[in-house]
Amino acid sequence: MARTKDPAVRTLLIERAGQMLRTREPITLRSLVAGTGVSTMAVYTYFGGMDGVWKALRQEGFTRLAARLATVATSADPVRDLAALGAAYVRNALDNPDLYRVMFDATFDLEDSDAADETLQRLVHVVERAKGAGRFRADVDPLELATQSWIIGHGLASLVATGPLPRQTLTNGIALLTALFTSAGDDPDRCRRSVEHGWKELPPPGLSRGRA
Amino acid sequence: MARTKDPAVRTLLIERAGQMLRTREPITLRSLVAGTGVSTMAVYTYFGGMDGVWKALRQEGFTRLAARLATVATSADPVRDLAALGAAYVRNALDNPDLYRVMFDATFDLEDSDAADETLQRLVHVVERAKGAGRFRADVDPLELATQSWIIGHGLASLVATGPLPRQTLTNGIALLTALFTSAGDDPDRCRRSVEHGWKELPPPGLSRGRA
DNA sequence: CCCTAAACCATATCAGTGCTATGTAATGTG
DNA sequence: CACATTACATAGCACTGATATGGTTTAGGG
Repeated sequence: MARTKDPAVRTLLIERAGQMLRTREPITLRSLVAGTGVSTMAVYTYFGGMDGVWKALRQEGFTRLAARLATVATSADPVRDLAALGAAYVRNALDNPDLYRVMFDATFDLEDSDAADETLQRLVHVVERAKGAGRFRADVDPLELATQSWIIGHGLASLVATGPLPRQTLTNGIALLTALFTSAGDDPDRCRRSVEHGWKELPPPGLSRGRA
Repeated sequence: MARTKDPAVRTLLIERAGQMLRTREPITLRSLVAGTGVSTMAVYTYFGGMDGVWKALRQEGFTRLAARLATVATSADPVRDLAALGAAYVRNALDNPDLYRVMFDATFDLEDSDAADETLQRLVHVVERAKGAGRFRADVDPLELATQSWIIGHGLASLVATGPLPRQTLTNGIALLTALFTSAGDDPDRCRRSVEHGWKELPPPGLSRGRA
């Protein structure tokens, strides 16, 4: 009946937007389409406006986060896996600080909440596995403990990747997660070893990008 | 030598900006001065531009936070006081969610970092007091533990006040802080009681503003 | 095969944004 | 009192996101 939208244009634009975010160029309607050959109107047919671009960018952020979490292999030690997920979460925020910011910037709409819930479920599942392995007490609520892990991960990621804390502060993740998992019933020494093992997923301090 | 600035204009404008933030009106150069009788140029003589307005707004946020933390009385139980500070921190974010957002929104400049450091020092001091009272092990680094408390407080405040988590999630603060302080050497039962006592500073769930 | 209806999209234009240049009025100091 | 210096009002700048309009392209039914 009519022409069909070319989905490649959509991915082209959000990819370009992501790169502009990384290079800290201001993303405006005109600067976004400049050089791509597409017209400003395309932004409206594909995204309904700049708001739609930002929303798509937020979804891209959650997609990238999910992909990063997916790289965390499942091992025989669920507590290690939990720490590894936390490390992967923080690492994703460190690698895409601006994208991470827009993810939690605007007021959450349902779409974003769903994406966030999905990553949370990933944590819940591993907590359940740890419970099954007898590492946590029977009375721990998996959703609750997963949420608490998320709070730690987000606090850390937010204050370091887009906030005032220097990068070496990230090692606090070990102490925080160890304290949390120990309070959930895990043996302190064993817990610390598991968390330290899982936290190795984090990149070395390397060239520090935080402030002194 | 010349006309002198009226400092009242400055406070008038940032107060108005704060209110516009609360009512979620977009803060633009013209809408900010509309109705105040002052001209758009006043924004430039007093703030140097809209960036200056946002910077002043951020400082206002830290000022308000410091004022809130100052209302936390010092008791004989430093662990309680620590939890009370955490609760006050979260409560401030809940009462001024948009202000809290702008505080950590833009890239941190030195001024903001100083303001943030000041609130952190408040925590460090109480941790030292707890160490002196024998509640924490001698080998805990006060700055480290204070930072970890901040990470928890910020994660909680950020995810609840300006994020996807519902308000009742705030009770997780008790478990998180108890886990942390216990791992620092405090007696588990005593710690829980202290934290629960201090956390009472938080307002009751009341009319929930989070999502279900 | 073609021809019509629908969708895509280029152009021009709009109101609104932050900001600045220019001229004027006010004021504290010498 | 005179004047240098500052505050400020006006008008205008380049830019923003958004839309109205109509031309162009494409898909699918006759």
